[in-house]
Amino acid sequence: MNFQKRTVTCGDLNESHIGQEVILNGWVNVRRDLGSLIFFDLRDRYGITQVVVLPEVNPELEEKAREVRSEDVLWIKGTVRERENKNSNMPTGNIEVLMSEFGIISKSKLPPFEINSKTEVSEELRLKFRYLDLRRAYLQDKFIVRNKVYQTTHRYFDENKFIEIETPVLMKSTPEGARDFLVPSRMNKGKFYALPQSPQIFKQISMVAGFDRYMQIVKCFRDEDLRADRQPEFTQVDVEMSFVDMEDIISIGEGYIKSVWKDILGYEIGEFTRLTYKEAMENYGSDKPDLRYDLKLVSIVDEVSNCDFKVFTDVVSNGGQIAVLNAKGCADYSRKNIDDLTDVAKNYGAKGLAWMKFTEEGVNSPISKFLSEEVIEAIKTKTNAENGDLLLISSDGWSRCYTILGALRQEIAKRTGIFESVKNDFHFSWVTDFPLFEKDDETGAVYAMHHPFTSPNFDDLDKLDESPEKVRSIAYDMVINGAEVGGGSIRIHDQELQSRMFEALGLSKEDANDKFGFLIEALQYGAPPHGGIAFGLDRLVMILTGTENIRDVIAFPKTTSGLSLMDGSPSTVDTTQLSDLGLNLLKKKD
RNA sequence: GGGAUCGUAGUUCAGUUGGUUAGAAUGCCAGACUGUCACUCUGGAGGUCGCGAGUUCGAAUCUCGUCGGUCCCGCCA
Repeated sequence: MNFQKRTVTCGDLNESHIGQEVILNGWVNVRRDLGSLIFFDLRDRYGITQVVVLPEVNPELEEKAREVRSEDVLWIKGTVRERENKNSNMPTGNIEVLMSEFGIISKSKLPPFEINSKTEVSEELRLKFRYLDLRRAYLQDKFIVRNKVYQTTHRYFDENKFIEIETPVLMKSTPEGARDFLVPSRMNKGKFYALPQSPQIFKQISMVAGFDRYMQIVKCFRDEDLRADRQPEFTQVDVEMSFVDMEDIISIGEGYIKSVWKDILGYEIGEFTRLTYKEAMENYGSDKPDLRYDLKLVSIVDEVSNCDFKVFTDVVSNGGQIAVLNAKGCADYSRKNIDDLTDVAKNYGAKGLAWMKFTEEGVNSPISKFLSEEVIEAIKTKTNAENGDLLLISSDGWSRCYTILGALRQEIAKRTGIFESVKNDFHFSWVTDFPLFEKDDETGAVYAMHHPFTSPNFDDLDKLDESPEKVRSIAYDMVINGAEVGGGSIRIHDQELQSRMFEALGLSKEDANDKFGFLIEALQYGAPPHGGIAFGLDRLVMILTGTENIRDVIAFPKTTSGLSLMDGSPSTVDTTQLSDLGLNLLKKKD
């Protein structure tokens, strides 16, 4: 062994240890060489301790200590003593270790960036040298929180009689939903496994098996384009329960999140807000609204349906929606400000953005010449507008109209300082009554919004065949601060209803059997009523640690283009590996 | 698939209208320094201006392509 093992860590020591001989192991955070007097700060994950080298102790030690550089790994033996000059900015600032003996366990090359510096380093470099970035406290703290979430999760679900069951990572590809990551089979050439987008089918089957309450902290994989809050592999807290209705699952879900917030932040969550999908969209322009601030949207269809402005009346007669966001106190916005807002709207598919300013001088709007005074007054009344306010008006199909205003709502909250004022708040809510189906605008085809095993709302069963788009589902999302952190549904356990569902989706019996035959088969052997929910663990940790970036809470993440800069994956493989698998690469198209 | 933005010493950045030897801070190296804690002081080294073409007498600067980072739309049952 080339080192002496530590007796304490770098965060342990305080005045009560003065006089004791200790051994520390750790990395050199910084060296301050004052000539014959040398200080090191030695770092490990528990903290930082100052070590001092005095020439009167041992001149040879002094000489050797001069070779020490940042990020070298050392063992240090010495005596704890009170500092001559205390540093109140450090937890261990009242003591130091007077070095009597030490060794360099491992020299470090000059790091590509300074570990202990506060200057921001490009993410590209930090990802390439991820192990160095992970040495920094701001990232380590997030993984300490993440670990606490694991522990609370296991404790909470265990206390509530859930059983953790591991489901396969190699499973059957299902063409529904996100793109699968595929894994070729060597023993069965030409055939492929898929990595799970979620263990959905297996957890339902475990209900058929009678496990009654299942949970798992599980990796999921989706081969889709990435975002600040999306990685190709991510972690779910997956949950399924038997003999339950929606309220049972909501209750377990709330209890879980309450435990997490209490254990990690010491925060007592009160009530969860409940709103339907329709309410969420029409009031806030999002199915995952940020309810930390109000800023509601208002429909003005009734006010303008008989006006002379053709743009509005056309939208109304086509069954579209016209709605308004009142940007309080923004009437002083310049041409440029409004152009910026228009760009935000266009990014979400708007053709343009109508606006209306109310000032002491009256109304100012590019569309006021098309509207009578009565209509303008009616709009002003409906939107509670006062002088000094700016109205942003969207007219489009129902969904797009509200989505655009929802984006503007966030933008206005940021620009007016509302967002900043609520950044330390939490707001917890459930969004329920999602539509069962989603229509593809181009093809007109109908898809399951959640997945094809989601139960329709029993009150809407009569609409299933003739007007499926009006059917609500028993599906629910948990939303915290405008982020979807969990979602689930009650599943169909009735074979006849499942057949009607496949029919509505345009899936033949053969297709359905080919895709999900094993689940359909399983559900025929005594399926209990069941349902569940899955929480996005990464997003929970993001909110708990206050970061906007999912890469901050995943130890070894990918870039936005799906590359791992540290290990260089994905990579090409040897042709013998390919031929073992019976694979040939297509030539690239030019 | 589309849009926006960025890429210049190890790092973070500046670099004017295309014009002489591409700068600063920090880090690094050397020397000095016995109470520092962003130590201080003196000196020094350090550049494929992401890469490749093009325009030009002349390109870090303009054009095209390409690679890579970030953010957004589409996509993500």
